[in-house]
Amino acid sequence: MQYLESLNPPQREAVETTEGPLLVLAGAGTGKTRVLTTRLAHILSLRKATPHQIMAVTFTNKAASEMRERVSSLLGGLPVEGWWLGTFHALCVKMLRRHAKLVGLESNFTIIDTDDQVRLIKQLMEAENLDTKKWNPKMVASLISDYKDKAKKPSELNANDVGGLCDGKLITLYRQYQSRLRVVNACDFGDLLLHMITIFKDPENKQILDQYRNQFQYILVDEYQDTNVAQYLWLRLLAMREDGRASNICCVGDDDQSIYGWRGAEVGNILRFEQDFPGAKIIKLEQNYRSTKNILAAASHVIAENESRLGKTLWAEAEEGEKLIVKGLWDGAAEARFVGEEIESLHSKKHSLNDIAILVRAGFQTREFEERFMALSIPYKVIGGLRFYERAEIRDALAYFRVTAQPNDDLALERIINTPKRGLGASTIQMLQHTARASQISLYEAIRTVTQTDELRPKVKETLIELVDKFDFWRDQMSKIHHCELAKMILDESGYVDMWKQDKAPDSPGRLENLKELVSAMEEFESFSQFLEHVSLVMENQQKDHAEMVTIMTLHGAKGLEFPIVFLPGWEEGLFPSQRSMDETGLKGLEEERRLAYVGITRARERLYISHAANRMVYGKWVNAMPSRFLAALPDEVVDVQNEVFGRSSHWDSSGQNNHRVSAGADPLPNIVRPTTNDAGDTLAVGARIFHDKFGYGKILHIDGNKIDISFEKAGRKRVLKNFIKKA
DNA sequence: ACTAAGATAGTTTTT
DNA sequence: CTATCTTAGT
Repeated sequence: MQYLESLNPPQREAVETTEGPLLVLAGAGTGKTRVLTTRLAHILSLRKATPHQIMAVTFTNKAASEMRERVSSLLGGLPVEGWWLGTFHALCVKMLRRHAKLVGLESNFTIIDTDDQVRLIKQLMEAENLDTKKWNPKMVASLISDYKDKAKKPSELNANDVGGLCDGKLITLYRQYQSRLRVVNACDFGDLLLHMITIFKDPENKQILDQYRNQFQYILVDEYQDTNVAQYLWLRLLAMREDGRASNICCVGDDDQSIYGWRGAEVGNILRFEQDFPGAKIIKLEQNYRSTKNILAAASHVIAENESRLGKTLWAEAEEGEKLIVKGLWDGAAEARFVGEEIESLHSKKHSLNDIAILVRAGFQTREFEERFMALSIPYKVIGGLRFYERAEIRDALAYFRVTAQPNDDLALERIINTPKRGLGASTIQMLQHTARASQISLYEAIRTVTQTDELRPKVKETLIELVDKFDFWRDQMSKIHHCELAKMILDESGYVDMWKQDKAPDSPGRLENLKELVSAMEEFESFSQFLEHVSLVMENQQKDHAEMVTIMTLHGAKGLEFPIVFLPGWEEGLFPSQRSMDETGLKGLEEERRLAYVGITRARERLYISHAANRMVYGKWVNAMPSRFLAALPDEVVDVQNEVFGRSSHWDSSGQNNHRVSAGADPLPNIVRPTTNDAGDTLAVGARIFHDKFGYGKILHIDGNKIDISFEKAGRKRVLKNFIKKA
């Protein structure tokens, strides 16, 4: 049991407390994953349970596979087989395939994604004559998902819950959506949990719930702070015994890192743990093994401003380390330039680019850095963005596969019914959908029915018969030929590959490549349906690259990761904390933003740069921004403030204590920013976009009497007289 | 039925 | 600003 030796006392206690409910509050960098995996290995090596009797729930597939590897390596490299390890959704699918009949589904049901969801809802709204401009189908879809996250079925909602949404038809829509899903034998992500909860709650199915309760002797849940109500209820159903005692459930999480409230996560779940699971023990992991003292101090001071937290105090034996660099810059471009230069200098000092990460609040912020890095030839990778399975050609191909495997999959059929173009237009499709809805049958069945009549033009009828015949043929081949061969056959015979071959767009060769990659990815799976299941649950692309690169990603994407050097750009009011978060959920939103800041800071091991720009282009308009309030929380003694912005903002000044934080080199006096007016009457201010007859468009950098310094888009930096320019 | 020009809206994201 | 959707025209 040498694996216990390397743990600190609370870590060891968390591993050895195997019986009864346990909450492990693990601060950032305190060895959370290590405790989880060691605990699992411990239970297995003491033979307290067989793998089959263990359930381990993670939030991502990536976390699940990491856990699989780490546990087996702790046990001497032997793979652990037969345990229930996976995401909430993956575990629910496994269960639901067994009991699908109980909620009116066939066990080969399809799992639809957000895109399909929205399209289906839009159709239903149009059928109800709802104005899809007034009520955005996307919004309606997310409302329904929210109800599902809260484990609320249509029957459990009343008019008070939905108000006047969708002209009071929201509950009706939700109900129709569910019944339509049943007809097409499909589930959305929320349903996976909700259906299982429905099954578990029904006294008729008591023996099913009992069977699982008996089976899972040990339950482990990672990232508990990110669970939503439905996930919580599902867990509780499995983890509570009939006599009201909790079984051996161990939840690991950090309330300070709860950053998914906007998609239904309830911090309350972790805050309420002791009440929910009577007799629960709570162990706090507070020793940080990741960051320097300075970085930790910064993180602690930021998060300390939050009201609702359980309260942990991180400490470290590490060195103080370098001070954090807080840099104020003129605009987003200057910020990108600064980061680029700093990275070049770090790289020349033998820091690997792999050690460097840029963590942004929102996806669009990556662009400025990408442009700059391309200009400087700094290799970089953007994590996130559109994923492999989200590309149009991949989704189309998958839609073909889905209809082959499960003809009632309307959403998939609609997607490709006229791709490639077959002359099946909106009117034909509408007629088919109408028939399908009216007779409560799937689109595929509707096509079969309608093509037996003369309601359609002969040409259209012919095309439809040909199409369904092809699908029938492919379905027949499923049991006869290898699934990769079948995939190639489908893509070929459907004309889909030809469609891209004939497309002259510059990206079509790449799309054909992607299709090839898709087919080769199928090799790893045993069957067509197994592959489809994998794809619907695992949307991430697992391509590994060996080259040295800087990582650019969102703060959300960075949770659970660490880097020696971290850049946190865009710390400005409105951007971070995000205005929208604060507008939508007020203090709750602000606190979540602050946790996000905490997550960002604690990703850094050795060096941390935080930057903010005074001016930023937002949706094509220049806006000036104040430094983020989170900066004011950083203790003076751990930061080195370098402000390149001449006029310091009122917020920065108003925080009083920060007034002395201007680096020695800055000389703000000669650079007072004062707008001027030209003879044409245009107000000319620094940062304004202007036009010059000879040099074209540009931006005002500096005003010096009637002479103005301008950065022209084409001509570069020039000094011109104010009367030669006008406002753009 | 298809294409091209206008309108519109626009975090964070996994499953 | 730009990606996406809608509408009008052929």
